[in-house]
Amino acid sequence: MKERRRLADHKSKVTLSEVARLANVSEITVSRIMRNKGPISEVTRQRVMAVVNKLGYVPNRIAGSLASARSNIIGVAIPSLSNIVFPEVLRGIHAGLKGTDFQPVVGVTDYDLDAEEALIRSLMAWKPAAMILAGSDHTGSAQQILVQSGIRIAELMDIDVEPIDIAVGLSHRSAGYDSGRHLIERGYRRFGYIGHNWRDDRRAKLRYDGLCQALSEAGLQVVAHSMVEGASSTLAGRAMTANLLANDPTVDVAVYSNDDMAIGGVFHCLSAGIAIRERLAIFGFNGLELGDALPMVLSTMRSNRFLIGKIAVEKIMENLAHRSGPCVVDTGYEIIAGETA
Amino acid sequence: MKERRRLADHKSKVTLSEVARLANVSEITVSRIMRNKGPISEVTRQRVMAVVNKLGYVPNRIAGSLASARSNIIGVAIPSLSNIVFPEVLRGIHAGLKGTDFQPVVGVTDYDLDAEEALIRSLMAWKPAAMILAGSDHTGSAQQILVQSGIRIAELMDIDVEPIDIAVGLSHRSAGYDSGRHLIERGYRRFGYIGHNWRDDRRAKLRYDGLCQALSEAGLQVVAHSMVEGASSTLAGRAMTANLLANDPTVDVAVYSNDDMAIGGVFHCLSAGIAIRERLAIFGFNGLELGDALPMVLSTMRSNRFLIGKIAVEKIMENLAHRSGPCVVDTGYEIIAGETA
DNA sequence: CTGTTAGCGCCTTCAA
DNA sequence: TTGAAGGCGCTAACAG
Repeated sequence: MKERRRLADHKSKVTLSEVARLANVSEITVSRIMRNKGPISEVTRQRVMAVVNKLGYVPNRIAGSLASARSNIIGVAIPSLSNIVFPEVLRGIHAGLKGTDFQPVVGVTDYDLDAEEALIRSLMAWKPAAMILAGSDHTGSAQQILVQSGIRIAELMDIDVEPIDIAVGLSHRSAGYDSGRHLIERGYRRFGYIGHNWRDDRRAKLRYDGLCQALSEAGLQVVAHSMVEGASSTLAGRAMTANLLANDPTVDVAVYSNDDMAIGGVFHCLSAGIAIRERLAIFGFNGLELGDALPMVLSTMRSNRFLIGKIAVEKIMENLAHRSGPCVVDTGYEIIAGETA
Repeated sequence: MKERRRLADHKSKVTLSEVARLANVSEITVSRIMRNKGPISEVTRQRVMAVVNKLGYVPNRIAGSLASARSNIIGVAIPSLSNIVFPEVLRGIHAGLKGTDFQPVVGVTDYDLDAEEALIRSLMAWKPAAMILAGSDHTGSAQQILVQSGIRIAELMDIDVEPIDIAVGLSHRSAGYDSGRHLIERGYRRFGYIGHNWRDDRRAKLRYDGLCQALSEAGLQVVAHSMVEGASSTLAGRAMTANLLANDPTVDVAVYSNDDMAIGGVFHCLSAGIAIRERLAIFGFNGLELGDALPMVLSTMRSNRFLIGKIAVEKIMENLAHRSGPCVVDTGYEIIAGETA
């Protein structure tokens, strides 16, 4: 049987004990050297490393994790890779993890809570050192698994609800509110709203609610809406802008669910010869780099996506072992005055 | 000691043997049920599943992988998350993996081959079932590790060189060549080139080479260049377009290293009042959705990033166990005539 | 500074 | 259809 085994994996597997044997030391010594842990004499280290290099030994983390009951995996569950904000959050996560030897394992939920639950189960099976999730909406079971796991949990983007452990993000409600205040101050009165699917993008809805509250406090309201069914996109923003103006030509400012949509609005105006700001002001959300490169700098609100990912990791690393009671980090937002509103 | 141990992990760990004990079966029976493998009577299954659910048992994949000497991990190494093409490739990978229980573990190399080597080592330590890499440039050691691992290796984006195992992508050289042919046919003669860092983005260089060859065959050449130091961006494209026209006002068409840059060119022309196509034609590469939403549809070349990721996974899954000799999949490209050239 | 002893939680193989 | 025995490759907890 042994023979059969050996035949199957033609690559002679080099293991710790193999290295130990050839270096005339015990396994644990090699183990310590590979992990830079414990006191090791320089001579032994060099002798062992020589063997390691000769054999091309790569420690098996699976075995290591099993033995030490901890893995260097960070589970990450995001709703989508299509929406540019999530790759940016991922960038932040990778940036925060740089230099550590933690590996993010990323899964995508497609904005589906049941899919998220399945993903969380699947990630948990790797006994991750921590989990990073987008949003704070989870199924009951998912919530329970997360709470009971005892590991650090960071819920990103949103700080409008109490987190399981760590929340990093901004208050979308108050971002929406402040957008409204800003635009009212600039003299706009006839508000249009151009949005996309609220069921998936709950944060867009929160911003809308905040906007409405600001308007309402000023005795105003959103007088026209144009919503697309699916995800946000520049093309959708373009079409919906045409739609909005057709439905209500009196609108003097359009607030968009995000920059993708708003940039579509800019493009519509540019190609239809509509004077941006004079005839229709445009206001987005996110502060994408692209907005800055447009013929007219987009008026929008900066949400710090990269920072959100990075800080989440930093918070987790502050104390990987224990939760320290709910902790909320507000990464804030910032109005970019721009030239379109 | 046992006592201390138990105190440390306050969460009573539910393991296979725990479930087995409570269900009055052996561990292996539970194991078989969890993996849907081997013949199990329906009665036993239900009894066991009841316990599994009551305890919230989640199999430990680390232990499972160690015992079975295989993991369901797919290692992925990409150069960057900033360049939109890689998240799109990732989307394809996730799409291809959907429904399987493989988990991608993604690392970022920042276009650094040594960083890639380190990443490959680190991913290999998880004994992945396969590896997906961007590009076919690797350090010698990395190349060796990959070859010797014996697992399926997919090298994406580029099919201009012989792969280790599987290559999925397009010939950037011939894409560049065909761009040149296309633009010559449309009557352009004074070519400008606007690009970014070739050291990092070797594929952009290949396209440039192809372009030059097409021009050369027609007795033409690139008469002016504007290159930025860093990564591609719309802002850089904008600046470089102004630069190019200042340096050589006779240029009648600008070929860009990619769509990000080209869109910057469109924006420059729009805000400087330069007639696109009449005065300066603009041609990009990638076929980003955004190009389609511009006031004038961007003339460019579609590279099928999503497809590249998806097909790579499909190829890998065709036969996870064995390499079948170098295999190249050409996902092709397609000229989008557009309105800017 | 180095080694010994015992597992980690699961799966493979063989036997019933 | 089920089970028993043994081990995957590594590391924790001690002891020298």
